[in-house]
Amino acid sequence: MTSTRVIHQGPSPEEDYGLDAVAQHNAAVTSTEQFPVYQDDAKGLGIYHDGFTPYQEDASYLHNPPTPRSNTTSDGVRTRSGRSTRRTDSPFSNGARVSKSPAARSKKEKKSKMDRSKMPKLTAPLSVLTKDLSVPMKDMDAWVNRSAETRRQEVEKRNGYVTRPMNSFMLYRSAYAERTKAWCVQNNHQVVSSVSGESWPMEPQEVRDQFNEWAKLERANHAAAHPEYKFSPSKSTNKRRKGEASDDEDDVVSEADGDPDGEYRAGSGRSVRQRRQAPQQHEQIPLNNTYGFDSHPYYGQQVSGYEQSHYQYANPGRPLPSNIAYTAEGVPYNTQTNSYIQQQTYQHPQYPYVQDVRGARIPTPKSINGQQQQQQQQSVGGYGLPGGQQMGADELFTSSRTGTPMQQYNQYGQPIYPQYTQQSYQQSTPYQHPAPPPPVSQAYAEHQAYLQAASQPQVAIDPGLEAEFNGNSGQEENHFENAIGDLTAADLGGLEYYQESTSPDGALAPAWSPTEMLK
DNA sequence: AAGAATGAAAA
DNA sequence: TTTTCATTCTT
Repeated sequence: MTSTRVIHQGPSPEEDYGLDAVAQHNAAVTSTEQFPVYQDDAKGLGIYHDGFTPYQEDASYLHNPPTPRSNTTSDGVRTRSGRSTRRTDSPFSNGARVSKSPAARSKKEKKSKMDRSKMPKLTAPLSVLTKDLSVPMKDMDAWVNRSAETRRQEVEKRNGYVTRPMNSFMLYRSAYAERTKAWCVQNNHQVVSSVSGESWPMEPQEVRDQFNEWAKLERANHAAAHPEYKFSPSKSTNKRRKGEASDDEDDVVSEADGDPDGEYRAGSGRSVRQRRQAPQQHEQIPLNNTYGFDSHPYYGQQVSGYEQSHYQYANPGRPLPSNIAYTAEGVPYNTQTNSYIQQQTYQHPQYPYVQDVRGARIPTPKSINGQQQQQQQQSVGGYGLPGGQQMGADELFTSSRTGTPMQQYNQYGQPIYPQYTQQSYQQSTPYQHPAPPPPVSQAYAEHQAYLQAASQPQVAIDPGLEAEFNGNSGQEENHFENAIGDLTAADLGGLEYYQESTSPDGALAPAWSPTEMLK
């Protein structure tokens, strides 16, 4: 059970990466095969599949021309855009996402008109790729805990229309939107969507669980704020959007079109849908997130104020490798001082958008470079541990899912909590020199190629960035090398050398103070 | 105004 | 099973 290789035997490659133009693009640009995909202990360094990994198919699809027609098979899940997604079921996932609607593709092959050559091929989820960007992440705790009052204000702003609560993915996308834009050089939000969509299934189950919890919170708080709300989509393909709630004459449809349920949404496509609810003033405090791990350690221990580590995202629930641990009750304490970190009751700040960076663009590459360049590789959590295959926690896997449990444990069941405790992080060898550096040049070249390709058609990039672009000292180099840095760190053999709280960037991205961002 | 994404909920 | 709609903002 030492080497967890492939297992994957289900979906033939053709259905995996159906019409992935990115693949072809990348194939044309450079051989992706040599790309240091960190997976499956490829280097014999004890790095096993950790949940981020792009998957075996990633390497194989190049050789196998797509046959877009074919449908999903045993375990192939493909997105609406035709991309394939991995099965992210971790045995730990309470998600209980039993069977994803099997007959996905039926009629309309939704052909995406997007030119995906402008899209980077993700080799890791955004939580990894962007972890070192100084672009702040949206404070989702604060967001989903917006007070009912705030929510009603939003409704008023929308002219009385109550929008749906965001689902987990929407939350995810919004959480990473700015970072995604920084990472990709594109500023197009469609790219953000695409990239997010590609990243989402790559995210470790813990991360997605986190966003699911947030989505649940969002729904609950939404319901609390708008008790009478009920989702009632319009039947007609009436694209009416945004602000307007009622009073639209030009509205089509309704009973005139022989609409069966005329009264369902009488007059306007969406006006009647939501009756305005009485402004009940019994302001209910939003549900506090008492979900196990979703509270953010950095509320308790402030790091730089807003820059949250990837680890906390990718590994919610696990003790921080550095010096933060949690009691059974979830109370964070410092393992080095043996003192409790200030209890994080985190009553939502008065204002929701703690880190909502709206107009923010990419921070000056200079500052990014200056700071991040120095940083040692702070390994990202989640990599498998050396010899970490003996998951003796079979009891934990009782959540029988149809399928082949054993294999899945091996390949995806990496986050073994027992193993992630103490032993691995703290007391493992402080710092051994990394093994020979990964083939950065190739990776770098590939990404450079991507960047070039991206900039070919039109340079819709911040002017200030373009200089860096040509001068190669931009952040694109940076974030990419950071991605490689993950690898390097992983190459240490599972050494989780994390300096979260000791990050030297006390003045990290000074221009990015949340307050300023809100302007 | 279209569109890029996933998921919840309704038809 | 299929459709709508949450978000966002460039094109």
